[in-house]
Amino acid sequence: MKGIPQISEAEFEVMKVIWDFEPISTPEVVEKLSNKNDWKPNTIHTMLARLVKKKALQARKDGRVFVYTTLVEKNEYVEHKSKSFLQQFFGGTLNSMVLNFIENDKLSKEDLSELKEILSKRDKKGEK
Amino acid sequence: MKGIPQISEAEFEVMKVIWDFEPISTPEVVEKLSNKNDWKPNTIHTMLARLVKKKALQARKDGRVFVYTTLVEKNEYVEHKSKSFLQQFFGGTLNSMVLNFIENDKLSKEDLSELKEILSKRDKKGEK
DNA sequence: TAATAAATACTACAGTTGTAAAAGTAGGAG
DNA sequence: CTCCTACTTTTACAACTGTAGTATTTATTA
Repeated sequence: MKGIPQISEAEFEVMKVIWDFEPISTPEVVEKLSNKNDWKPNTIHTMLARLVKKKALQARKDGRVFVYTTLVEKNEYVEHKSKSFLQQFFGGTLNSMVLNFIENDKLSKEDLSELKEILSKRDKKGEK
Repeated sequence: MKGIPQISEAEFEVMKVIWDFEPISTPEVVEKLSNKNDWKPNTIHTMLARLVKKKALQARKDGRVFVYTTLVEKNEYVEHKSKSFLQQFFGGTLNSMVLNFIENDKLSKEDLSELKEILSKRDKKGEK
């Protein structure tokens, strides 16, 4: 029973700021988000409430304000979504995706050399 | 006005078989899908109808049966989804995703060498 | 203490999705 | 010509989403 909650796209935007700034209060979240996306404060409240209900966030009352912390690790969540994305669209492997991008010329020469560098850098790390 | 219709996850399963076998009739679609996923025929009908309404599919009556063809190219759709996935989770670039996988040790030694091979093979193709 | 401002809580509402049951129709078997 | 069967069409319905408005509570200020 893994238990990674399902987080919608808009909710994920909210999660991102909380991952970056937790612990963070409602007004702060609202401030950071109403600029970026142009959501009404109420919209943001709704999403915070839903994320708490889903147990993606924890809310603790601090004085008159709620303060949120995450209950799901960003890395874990990104990994989870990556896996299902690759499953759905590329038979499950990152390599197929890379291959597809290359075959469709979606990578510039610079991207390619950067990629090679990434790979060779990886090599240098001692292999267990 | 790009106009790639929004296709849900379940609908995408349907699309996949149609991409693979188009033109294909309702009963054939039902047959191929009720095995794999275990959906009731009606469920599949609903999704076909929705895909037609969304203009992801075209239906033509052939005798007593509908025959479907796609109105969206698989490649185009996959590309579209890949782009928004990368945007949402990796700042928009495939390289970040690859880097993330490497850093989190999500790639086996075999994956890595395969990846290098993919990249070097790409090199051989004449660059314009 | 009473009015105000700020924050929280409750309610709304339409569109999408997963999942199908029920009803209608037309062609083929008798 | 009639009934059955295979298809198609219509209808359902709850959960999740995006997007808030309205109402209530509480701390602050005059």
